Amino acid sequence: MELSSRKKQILKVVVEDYIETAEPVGSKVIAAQMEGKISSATIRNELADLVEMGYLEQPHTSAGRIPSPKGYRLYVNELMEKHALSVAETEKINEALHIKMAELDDVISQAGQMMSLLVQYPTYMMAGGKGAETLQRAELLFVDENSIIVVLMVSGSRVKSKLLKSDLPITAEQLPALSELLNRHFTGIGAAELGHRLMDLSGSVPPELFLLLSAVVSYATEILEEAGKQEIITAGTNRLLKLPEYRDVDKAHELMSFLDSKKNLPIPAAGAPVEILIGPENVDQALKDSSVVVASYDIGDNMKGLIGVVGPTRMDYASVAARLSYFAEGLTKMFGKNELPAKKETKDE
Amino acid sequence: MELSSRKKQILKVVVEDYIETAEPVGSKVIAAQMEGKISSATIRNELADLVEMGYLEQPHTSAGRIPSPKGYRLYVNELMEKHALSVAETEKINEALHIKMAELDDVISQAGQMMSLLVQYPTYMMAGGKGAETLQRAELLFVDENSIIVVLMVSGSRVKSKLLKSDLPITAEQLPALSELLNRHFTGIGAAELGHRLMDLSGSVPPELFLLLSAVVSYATEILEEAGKQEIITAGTNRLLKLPEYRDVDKAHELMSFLDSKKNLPIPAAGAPVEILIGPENVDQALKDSSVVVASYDIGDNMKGLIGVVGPTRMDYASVAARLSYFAEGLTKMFGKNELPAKKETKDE
DNA sequence: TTTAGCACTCATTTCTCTCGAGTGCTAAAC
DNA sequence: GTTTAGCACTCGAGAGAAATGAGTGCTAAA
Repeated sequence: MELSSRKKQILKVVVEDYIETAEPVGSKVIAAQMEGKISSATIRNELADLVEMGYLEQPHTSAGRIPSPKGYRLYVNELMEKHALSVAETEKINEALHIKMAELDDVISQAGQMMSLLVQYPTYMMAGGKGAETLQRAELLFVDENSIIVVLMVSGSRVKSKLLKSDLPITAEQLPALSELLNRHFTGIGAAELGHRLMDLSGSVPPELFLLLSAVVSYATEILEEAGKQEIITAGTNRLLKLPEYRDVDKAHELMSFLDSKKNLPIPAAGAPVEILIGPENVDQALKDSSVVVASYDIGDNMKGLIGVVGPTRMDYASVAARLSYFAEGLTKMFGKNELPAKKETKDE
Repeated sequence: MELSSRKKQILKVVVEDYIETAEPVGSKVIAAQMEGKISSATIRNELADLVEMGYLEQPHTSAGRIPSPKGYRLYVNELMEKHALSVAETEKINEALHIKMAELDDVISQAGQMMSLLVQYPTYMMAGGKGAETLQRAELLFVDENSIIVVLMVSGSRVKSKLLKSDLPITAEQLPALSELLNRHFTGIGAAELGHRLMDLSGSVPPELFLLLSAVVSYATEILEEAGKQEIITAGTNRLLKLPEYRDVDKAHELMSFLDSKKNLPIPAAGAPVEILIGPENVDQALKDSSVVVASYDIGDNMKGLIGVVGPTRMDYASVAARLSYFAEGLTKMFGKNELPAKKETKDE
């Protein structure tokens, strides 16, 4: 059964008022905010209907009404006006996105902090491939007889490197052979496969090389496993404490621990640009009284990242969703064209 | 003026009891815990003295006593028994330290989390050079005509790498020259100097190379600046909320924001293995009611790291300090001999 | 110097009371 | 049939007031 347009309007006022004040909304306040003059008594009748239909709730008999998850859902789906970002805000976001990218992880963490600052709620960010990271290429650089630099390029255009030290002396001459070995036998495969390949080669490689080789492969395995593992970064968790619904320390602690545990955080449904999960729509117990707005973005061609905002159910869905989708869009663009800055013009005078 | 040994014993009981319970300690409780039977009345006389001398405080007339910062200080300096770690605990720490080290930052962050788990207080970790990081060596690897991998080795044996993409085509032939240029003119100097060197070369390098060169140098500058910046990682800040002294949400929020801001966190005095800062001994306002135990460790030859624990003034100094110093020691050892694992024996059957 | 005894203090807990925002219902007005 | 005004009613929040009890300070005796 469809709601009358007046009921919808009332629902909208209730949601928006409650978002702002975190206090139950009374009939009088609603009457004042409705266009067209309707008395508070009429509103009360409508409110009673809305409660009956499950869109609103009453904390106790003589309190105002607050939206139920069902009410929020309707609001999000139909009533919410696309929140347009002001020029100033847009610029702020753009600025944040142009932060010099040092490394992927850092950028992502930066972005999370920025977002948290912007919406005043905690955020979480996840970056990672689809679990099928493979080794693309390996290079070895000679440093001195006890150390070499290993450079690995993994799928998704990420590069990792490390200084390996060895007890056994290494000669510069060994490296080309080793490097060739690596690129011939170990590229294009995932972490699980690396170990097997190493075994296969154990007979056919000179022992002094094999030692080095296995060290390098072990490092590669580590890198791939880590890249495959979806790492989650959180930012601004302490903002929760500023919100009235988390003045209850135990509640705040439960949620913060959950965020810190970095497990089971909601991920957006495939395809949807921004997803909104309200209260009980969340799977995890710790989130049952909170809401999550989450968006995904693309990193390169075959990786996806994800950024989410966690807050009370009364969070300002319109504005958070707008910011988030704009932000995610920006991140996608940013990771898409990651090119050499050609800003400095070369002049020969 | 020296305290009588009985006064000291009383002080010790008060401190330890208060650490455990977070409640003011009454004369009766003390009497029960003192060896040799002394009546609570006698204790009260002694307590009055201790208050007068500034070692204890009374929240209000008819409450028990709690230690003042001065009292804690005496406890830490003289009364505290070196807390011996149990075998189980030692093993736990050892285990944590053997976590596979993926990258410096990760290890450090891991260590912080582990420590936080161990002492049940928030921790912060800092790693970084002495601000005088220099570029040691640069290598370039050809990927395809639009991208190259830049590998930089900075002082302290750290390696960083990145994939650079370019609009202009790059040929494999250009790289050796570029690499030679980099290693000849840009090694051994710090971030600030890099820009100047680039300027000096602007005339003498072919323009198409110069474009690439400046991109690489700009990346190098970034890396060095970041390495120089002392980055601070925190862990377990939410544990604060479990402690009675931070049930007051505003207090908790102040401290947590301070930790999140990652500024002005105490650093240990040079030389001392572990430093304990009690309440007002801390410089920053947000820490005036809390205490910090901080230790430093060595990373390689010319870098120092730092790990600190933040908690209420009644924190269990003995145990925290013991764990921390053991941990820091372990970290130093661990970073010291970072060698190739020679575990796998090579057999040719 | 130590101890027992007792009056006193004061934070905490419990309860009672009041206040008022907001409701539900009824009956009249539109 | 819908809207409105009016009024009794509910119930949480907040303010005191009173009871509680842990712990003290002081005095006088051991």
